[in-house]
Amino acid sequence: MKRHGPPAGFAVLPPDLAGSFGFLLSKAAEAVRRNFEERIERHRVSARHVGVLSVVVANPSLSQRRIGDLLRVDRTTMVALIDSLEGLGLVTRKRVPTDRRSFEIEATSKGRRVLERALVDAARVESEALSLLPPGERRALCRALEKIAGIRTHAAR
Amino acid sequence: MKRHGPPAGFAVLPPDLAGSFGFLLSKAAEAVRRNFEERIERHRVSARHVGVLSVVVANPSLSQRRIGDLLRVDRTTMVALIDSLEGLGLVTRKRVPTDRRSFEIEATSKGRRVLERALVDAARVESEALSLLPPGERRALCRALEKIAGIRTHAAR
DNA sequence: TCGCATCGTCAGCGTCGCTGATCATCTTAT
DNA sequence: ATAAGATGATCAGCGACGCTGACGATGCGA
Repeated sequence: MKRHGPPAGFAVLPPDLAGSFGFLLSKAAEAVRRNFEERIERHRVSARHVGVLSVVVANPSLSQRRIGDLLRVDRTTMVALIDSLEGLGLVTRKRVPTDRRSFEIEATSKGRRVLERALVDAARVESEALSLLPPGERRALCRALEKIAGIRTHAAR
Repeated sequence: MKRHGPPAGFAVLPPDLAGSFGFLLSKAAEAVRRNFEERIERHRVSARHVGVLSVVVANPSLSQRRIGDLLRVDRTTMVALIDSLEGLGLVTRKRVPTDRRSFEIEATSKGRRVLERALVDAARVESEALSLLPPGERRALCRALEKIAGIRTHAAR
């Protein structure tokens, strides 16, 4: 009855791929994100929303542009993102008198409340994921990921 | 001009986020993928294309469904993906006499050639990224990522 | 004042995950 | 054998996202 190669449970990822750091990184990130989003679903926010809230709460009166820079989210994507956050009543756009082009994005008290709860979920998800690593190596891994995420081997234009 | 590098001004990623394993994972994965895609751009293929090629070469006569299962790509997305690979002359769809519903996806010689070259680029990108990790921890990290991602490898025993 | 950069916005393109439907085909229970 | 159910590929369509290019409004240096 064997028709198309091994059954799904005996997945035959070629070693190139199964051992591919990039592939693993991407699938692991996806898994963690899904896990997180499952837990914060009840707050009606996405992982991205939480990221913005986190930046905004920790650093009030940033413009959309700055937030996007920090999170590496495109400026045009930030528009809709802040729109939805505003629509959810989690942040507000405030006109800046000294620079009437930009807004100051501020978290509402509801926004801060949601963030607080989401961070609890985040901590749980992350500790679950990190528990799969030897305890002594967790810090080193995070440092390495920071560097990797920051590397620009080609001309930063 | 200087659009990257250290955070501009005083605004900084809050510790919640900067230390967030999920955030780091996702940004690191993105960085590695971009890096890889920059290098294989000249082959006119994407990272995804290379993933499919890798699976297909290592395991001929898989159906689209099986390939998608291995790579965690949705079945409906696989259609366009194989379409483009076929359009590039890198794989072929072959009708299966024993099951006329599905195709056997096979790499062409051109497909194998492109994969071979792409794997060289992949190795370079990955070793660059991994070089940021203590050598002794690289294996542990990859195994942990496998677990986090929920990936099964047959070589795991 | 003029020229240029910056901020937010919008339209539009391409990719991707996902739902749901369809058609052809295979399998299984009766 | 046949009907009922699964399965593979495909398509239409939705929403999210990255990104380009254009725009108006505004700030700022020469």
